[in-house]
Amino acid sequence: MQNTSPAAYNPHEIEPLVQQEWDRLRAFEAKEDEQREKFYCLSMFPYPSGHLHMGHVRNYTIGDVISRYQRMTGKNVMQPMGWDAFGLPAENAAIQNGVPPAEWTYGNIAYMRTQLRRLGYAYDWSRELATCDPKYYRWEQWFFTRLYEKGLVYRKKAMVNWDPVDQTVLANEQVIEGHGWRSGARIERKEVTQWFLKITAYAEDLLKDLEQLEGWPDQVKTMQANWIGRSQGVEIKFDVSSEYTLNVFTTRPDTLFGVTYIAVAPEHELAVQAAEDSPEIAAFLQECASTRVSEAEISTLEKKGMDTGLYAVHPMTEERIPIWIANFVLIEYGSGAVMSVPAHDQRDWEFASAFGLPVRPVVYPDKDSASVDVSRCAFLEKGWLQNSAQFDGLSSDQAFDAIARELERCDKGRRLVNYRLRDWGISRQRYWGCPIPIINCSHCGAVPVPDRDLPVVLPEEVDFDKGLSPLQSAPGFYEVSCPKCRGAATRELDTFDTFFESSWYFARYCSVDNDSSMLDDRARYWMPVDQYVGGVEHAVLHLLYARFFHKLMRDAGMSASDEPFMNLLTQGMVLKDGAKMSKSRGNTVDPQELIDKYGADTVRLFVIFAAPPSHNLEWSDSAVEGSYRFINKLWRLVESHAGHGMAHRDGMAPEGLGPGQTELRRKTHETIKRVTDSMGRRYAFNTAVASNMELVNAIADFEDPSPTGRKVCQEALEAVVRMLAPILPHVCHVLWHRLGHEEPVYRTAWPSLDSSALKREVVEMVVQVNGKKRGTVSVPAGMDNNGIEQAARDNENVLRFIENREITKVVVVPGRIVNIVVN
RNA sequence: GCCGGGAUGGCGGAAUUGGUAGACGCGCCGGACUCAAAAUCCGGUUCUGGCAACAGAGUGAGAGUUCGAGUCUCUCUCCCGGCACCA
Repeated sequence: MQNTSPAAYNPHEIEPLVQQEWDRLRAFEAKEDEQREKFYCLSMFPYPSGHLHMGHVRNYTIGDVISRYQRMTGKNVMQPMGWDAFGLPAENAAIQNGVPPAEWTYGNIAYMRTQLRRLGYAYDWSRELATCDPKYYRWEQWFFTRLYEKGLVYRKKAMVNWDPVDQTVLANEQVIEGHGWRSGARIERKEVTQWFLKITAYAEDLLKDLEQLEGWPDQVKTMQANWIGRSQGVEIKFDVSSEYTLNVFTTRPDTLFGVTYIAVAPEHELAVQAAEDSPEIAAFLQECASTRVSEAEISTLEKKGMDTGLYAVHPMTEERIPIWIANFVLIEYGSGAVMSVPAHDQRDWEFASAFGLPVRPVVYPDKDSASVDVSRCAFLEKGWLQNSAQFDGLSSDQAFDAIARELERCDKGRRLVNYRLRDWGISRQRYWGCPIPIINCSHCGAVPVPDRDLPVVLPEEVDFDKGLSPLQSAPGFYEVSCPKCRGAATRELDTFDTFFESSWYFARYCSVDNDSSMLDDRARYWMPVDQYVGGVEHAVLHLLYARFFHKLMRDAGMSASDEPFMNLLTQGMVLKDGAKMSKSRGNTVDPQELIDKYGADTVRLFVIFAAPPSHNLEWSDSAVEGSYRFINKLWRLVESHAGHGMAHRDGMAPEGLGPGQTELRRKTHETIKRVTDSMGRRYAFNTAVASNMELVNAIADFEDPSPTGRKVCQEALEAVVRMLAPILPHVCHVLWHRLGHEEPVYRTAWPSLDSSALKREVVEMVVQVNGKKRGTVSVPAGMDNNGIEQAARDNENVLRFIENREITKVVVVPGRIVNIVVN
């Protein structure tokens, strides 16, 4: 792997030295400077699970390449790093190994920090933060109490997965085929009172501002828009009894006369009420309650239902409509009840077919259609109404308005904009999280912890042996007096969803050392983030919560911008054997072994070169060897050039160059042009590497010891070393000095393009006959279309295909192609 | 089930605005150097036929638009991500 000559590339020798040099120079500490254009580059911070995995390495290398590139273009760059330190795995480790979560977490952070440093990322470590640090979470507790005052926080009951044996709430991930992962007990859905943030109050804002995000991938914006799911419709009242009315939302009020039943969720109060008198219904509800609280689970269930025996009154026809319980209706969405129109909705149609409920068509494809076929599936399109009393003959769109107006007139409904988005449940029945700063008092109710008592510090010395959450057996923590009445009260024992911490960390990096406020003017300088880099799996949840939280901070006067992340790069996953690398699959590759073997630069080059950032990356051992080989080749090239003394490129006269010199110089500047575009605009870092490899190959083939030749070679090498410096910062740091420069390469300017070097006198063009390539012709640059066409027709091989044929058309695209169309 | 994405040689990928499909790298084959190996260097490498020039086929499947389609449109298959308590 290594040879022993003194000039050989040895990453283990140079990398620590270069890193010491950066530390000595405080190279990457960012200072606010109003005179300079700032660039805030952020990678999604890791959960400190123990070791870096290849996904981290890929994510952070991409972020670092962007940071270092932007620095070379002259921007004032800030790139911080921290730890998303609260979460479930720490509790699992505590249960399994008896190590307190805090100790486990801080130990992991210490190790992973050394791994990140070893990879040479240009982080400003003075801004490092960990979300489990009270200095961090005190501010989210403080902010939560502000939101509480503003009325953006409320409490309601919501479903959780309940393990009846372990007596704990389980995350969706901890439910394996309907059973608790530890106890194996059949899980139950259970209602628990929890805290919610009114993200729905910002639904319109979150949707509308997607338009501002020109630097986000369309796919992510589409997913967010669909997740928010704005729909216009009508909320309709179906009376069940004199004192009870069901409100159902529909986007198709034109199908109102086709309603043949109402479906409610198994948790709906009407279902629960019906179960009281019917053991069969009670058994059905129990069955429904043994599935996970996840939409994926519920929507893939076999459609099941049961008649409640209750009826609702149709608001127009006053017909009695049966009320059914359906296992696919979500209690969390809307009112947990839907009006069912089997003739015009496929899911309703399937349910009606399974349970023998009537199918009543009311929308027909044409104004005078005699019939519409709903015997095999529902008719989903809009059309013209029949069987709809006074609305017969109207189009679906006309009927939407007419029926909505009539419902509003007789107070049986109202037009409504509905969102699929649900309020954000932030309570977790967990220990290792940020305590929710609320005190529950029997007199005063829920009372926010006053500012003077913040932070509410999570006790870190705890006992995990007793099964319950350690907080429940820590009276010293939860026995408090009420801030209002001074009476005995208890602390809220739930902690925040960990998405809470990750929804504002990007802002806190700017003001990380401020002990007197959450954010300050420095956040106004750095925010918004110019480039955010992270896994595509966060396209909806994390990125939506962060956008929401940022708007909350904006509305609290802490931020000037509407959106937190100007540009977003969603990176693909690292796969092996076609599957995501994970412990459970046993297909992980430990990046540490690679770093130990090849050094940081090789690992960085591999993850950058193997695939474009947004694609999944298929792991390959041999490709790593290739990266190492390339660095060696570059090293040898610079060594052998510099070994013959310095050759400065300054003052070179492009006029006096020979053909080979002109060619290399053109290649150099073509590469600068392409790589600059790949790095700065396209984020196609893999092809930036490929272009540099081509130039390196051209330099290696260029053997010209003349003084002019050495100048051309020096220019080419300087360009390559600077263009690769963001990807290979250690080796390029050394090679840049070797090429005779004092200033460290990370501080030098990105190479600039000399357009005059790109000029060509002759261009090669492809000649097609009927769209098939039949030859190439070389023509002088700037030749007119007639000249090009003539040259194409004269081509020997082309002649074979156009002789004795009638030419019907000739397409000439100068500089590219000639297509001769013959009969 | 719903939402989003993907599919190109033996492999990872390239083709930027509809204009030479396979850049660059890996692997493999052959050669040079070497006692030998490693490293390095040179040549070849989509498939089929041909000594070659060249010809035919070819970007998951099927249709369509176009002088020209990997790229645009429609239908389908398979794979991946997300689905609100994994982070």
